[in-house]
Amino acid sequence: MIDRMSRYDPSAFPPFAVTVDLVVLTVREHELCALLVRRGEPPFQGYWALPGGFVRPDEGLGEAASRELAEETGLRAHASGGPVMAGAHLEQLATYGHPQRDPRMRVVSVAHLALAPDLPTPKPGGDARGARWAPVGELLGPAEADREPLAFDHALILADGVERARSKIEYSSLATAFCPEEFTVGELRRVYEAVWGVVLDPRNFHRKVTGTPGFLVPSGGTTTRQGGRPAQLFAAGGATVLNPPMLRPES
Amino acid sequence: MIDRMSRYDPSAFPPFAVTVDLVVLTVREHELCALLVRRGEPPFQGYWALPGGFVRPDEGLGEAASRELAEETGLRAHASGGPVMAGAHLEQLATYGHPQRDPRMRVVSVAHLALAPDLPTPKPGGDARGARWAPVGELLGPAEADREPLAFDHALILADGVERARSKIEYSSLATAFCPEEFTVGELRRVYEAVWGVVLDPRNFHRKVTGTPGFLVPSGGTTTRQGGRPAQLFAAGGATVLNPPMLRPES
DNA sequence: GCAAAAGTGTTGAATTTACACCCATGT
DNA sequence: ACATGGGTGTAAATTCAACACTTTTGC
Repeated sequence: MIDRMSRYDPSAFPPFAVTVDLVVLTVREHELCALLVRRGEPPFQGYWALPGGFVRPDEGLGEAASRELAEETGLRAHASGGPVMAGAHLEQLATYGHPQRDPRMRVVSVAHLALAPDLPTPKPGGDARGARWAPVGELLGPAEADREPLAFDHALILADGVERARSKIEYSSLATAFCPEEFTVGELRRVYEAVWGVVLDPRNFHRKVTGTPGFLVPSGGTTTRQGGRPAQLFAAGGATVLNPPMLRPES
Repeated sequence: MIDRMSRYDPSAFPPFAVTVDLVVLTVREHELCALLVRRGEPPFQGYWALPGGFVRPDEGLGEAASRELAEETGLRAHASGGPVMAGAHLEQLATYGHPQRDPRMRVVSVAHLALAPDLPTPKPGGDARGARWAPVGELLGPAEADREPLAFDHALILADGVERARSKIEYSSLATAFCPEEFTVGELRRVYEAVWGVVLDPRNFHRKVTGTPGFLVPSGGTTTRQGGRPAQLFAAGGATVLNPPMLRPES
């Protein structure tokens, strides 16, 4: 039992290292993908890992995550709540602090979830480290013994991030964070289909998203980049919460 | 920019203190209430604060939260996912790490949310420190200038916890965590009414919860403790996710 | 013309809502 | 008897799901 004086006396307790790890998701070629970096040093040397790093003494947790995201992808993060435009959505995911999660010392990692539009560069990141977009189906789908292991507890963090993204696009406008600044209803539908791994009815989807006030705002132009009849271009509207929500089929 | 060698070298970065803080919610006399403890030493001496304490070197974050909860309330916590019976639901809420949130040093707090049934003791806790159940309406409702301030950033953490509870009972069976082991449909309805601050139609509510498979299981007995016709007693069923969700009125 | 994707209309089913009504107890 | 809360029935309104059908482009 801790006595009363020591309850809030920081010097009385051993220090922890605090890091941020990032689950950066995007949709590429109809697949939900996560950003991985290759570890160059032990432990887990040569393993793929989530991008991340130490929180600096003078920065907040969100700031650290935003900085790491910019270092890895060049994206500027938008705090949750505001309209999601070019750049990425960034929110705190959960914190992982199992005593043995890092073999060297006690490390508590505050994981963040970032949703990014499809980036043109196949190998993102400003430095020369190995980095890749890996389809989450390959990382999480097969039995644990059959898939390439990730460093630390990053497979667990990734699974939590993917689950959060899958459920959050149901009742929020977050799916637009996967799209470029201007996009068509069909492109948005393909985002839902990739994240959920389902096929949606294009007609009902169109009615649903255009009929939800504040979800999409027409930006005036049209495009035929998907083929077929020209499609109206939209930008993300100010709405953040969808009521009624999008319905995920075959629940 | 951090060079590659230092990215995962814990000794290269200054230490943080890591704590857990608890948002413990219950429903008392038709009101949603939070557990507060009075601080006995600076900083914020004499202020009310959320219960919490340091994470020990050899325990996980959830373990630390569970231990603190037991110390403060005597409740045994049930990990999320499993059936919620006697005892409390406990889940991680979010992590707060603003550089100046504690004036003494860098403290990162992993906040947890606990939902507890109404406890018989008005002053919970095993030790003699001041503790009280405070209606959240009094803590968060009035303008910030008019309400009693909480220590540190605990008003923010509390608000986040309350918001999480309010939204989570929509699509999960978590409201049963506020109820004793056996309860009536009317008692469960009063939980929803207190947490959301609304009035629900008793007839439709009854049909909804009894019609959702796995939400409630009849435990055989009846009670007249609420007056009127004897009501059937139920226990929480195994279901954790509600489909379709409970609908919060006047959204 | 034909394929492909965008978008509109329509219809039956399922769900929600509002409220009338009955039930079983305590006083 | 009557108040109180428990519980069922029902009908209108709304929402959802499935799919026929038209529109507008590229080739």
